[in-house]
Amino acid sequence: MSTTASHPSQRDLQKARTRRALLDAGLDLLEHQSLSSLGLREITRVVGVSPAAFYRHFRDVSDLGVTLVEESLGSLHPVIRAGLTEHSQDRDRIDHAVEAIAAYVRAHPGHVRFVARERHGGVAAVRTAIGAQLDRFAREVAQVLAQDEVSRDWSEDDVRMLGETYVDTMVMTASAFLEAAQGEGPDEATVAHTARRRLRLISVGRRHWTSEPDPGP
Amino acid sequence: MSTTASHPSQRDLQKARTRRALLDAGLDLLEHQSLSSLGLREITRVVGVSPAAFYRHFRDVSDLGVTLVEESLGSLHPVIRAGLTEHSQDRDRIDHAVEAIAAYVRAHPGHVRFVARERHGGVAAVRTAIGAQLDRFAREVAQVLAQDEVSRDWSEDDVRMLGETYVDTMVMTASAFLEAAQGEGPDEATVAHTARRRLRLISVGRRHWTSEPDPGP
DNA sequence: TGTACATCAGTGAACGCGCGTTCACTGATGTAC
DNA sequence: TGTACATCAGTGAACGCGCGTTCACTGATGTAC
Repeated sequence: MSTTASHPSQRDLQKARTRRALLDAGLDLLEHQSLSSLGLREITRVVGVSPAAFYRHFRDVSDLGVTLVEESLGSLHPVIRAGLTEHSQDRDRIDHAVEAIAAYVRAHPGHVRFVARERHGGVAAVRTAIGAQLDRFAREVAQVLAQDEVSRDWSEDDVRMLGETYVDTMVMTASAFLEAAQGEGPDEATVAHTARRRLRLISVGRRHWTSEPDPGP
Repeated sequence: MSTTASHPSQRDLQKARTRRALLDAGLDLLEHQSLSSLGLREITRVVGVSPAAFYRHFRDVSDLGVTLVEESLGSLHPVIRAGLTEHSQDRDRIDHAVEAIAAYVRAHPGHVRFVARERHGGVAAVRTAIGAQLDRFAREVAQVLAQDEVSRDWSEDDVRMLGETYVDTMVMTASAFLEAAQGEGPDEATVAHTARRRLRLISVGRRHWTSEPDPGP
């Protein structure tokens, strides 16, 4: 039996366990450094396997990085869609979104740090993977928002811009929550307060939007 | 004669030239990697001096990084203040700001990439230095905006939030211009168009702002 | 202007160290009959 | 159920290499008289 089958053998289970350990160790080690300086031997040392074992699971460290991107952001799509469609009032949506972000950061601080750090980081493959995921988020958010009454006669371009603005705000909010958690900036309550007001600013802008004044790209 | 005096000697000039070369080489090498993986020997190799010479100028690579932060952002304060006070119409301000950002990215792409990359990067001293500079920007912007009629009865907190929102938007815009310049995302005209609409969204929100609905931090 | 001495940016060799990658291997697990 | 063979995750040793840091040094530049 091979490659993550439906009835995994002992061997498959053990392999998956080691792979998991490599990913976890990598994420832990990334707390204080960037992916482009993370060493393969550092990772295997933490896990307790030989350096050569690494190659049974990943081609190199950047390959492990791309896997971490999928893991960090891949599972978030349904959460976001659900969160947005569940409420229709701006106020409820904002409160829910900010609380959902705070909860996600509490549950997966390593993943959040990883994404914030490597979004503009030095490893091209990882940067690209993160960019692609965030683009998907932006389009999904835009699609939901386009159905609201408020944006009945918005141009496609403007809706896309709005989706990107929300996604960027969410990423920055997540990053601010993370800093709060490690005592680096304002505390969690302040971050939440600021995030709510930021989102409200955007939704007020949205309600009073008129599409004329810019002469196009 | 010592330390950057008013009548620099030959020696002072030569030392300054080498220092400059180290900074430039560092910035160049950071195009494809993060500061936490940038090697001292890489830098001296590019400049053409011995590795030991590095220590005549910086304690270590992270020290050079902190210098690059000051260099990248330190000189920007007067530019921002001037840009904001020069125009009073939202439309003019936005057009001017977006053009100023585009020009800055064209003139100093390396510095922009450095700041975007290391803002959440793996070197704490550099992250902190960037955070401090961006905070200063946010406060300066807030101070100017507080004087507008529109924000006559805004709370101090809300004005601060607004300043931060503008600064974050500017940084993201700069980063998007950079990606455009290296053919990685939408082209420059599209980035400019989106940035203007984003800024307009915020200023529309601002004009229609009312300060009740959030129960505080 | 000339001379004797001080300064100090940059040298070059040496150090111990950990890196990524390769390779033939081992031995537990899985498969076929 | 028992046996013979295949698979393959993980080993451990070896490789060549570049790293950061130290040190006593050199020789051009600067200073004092």
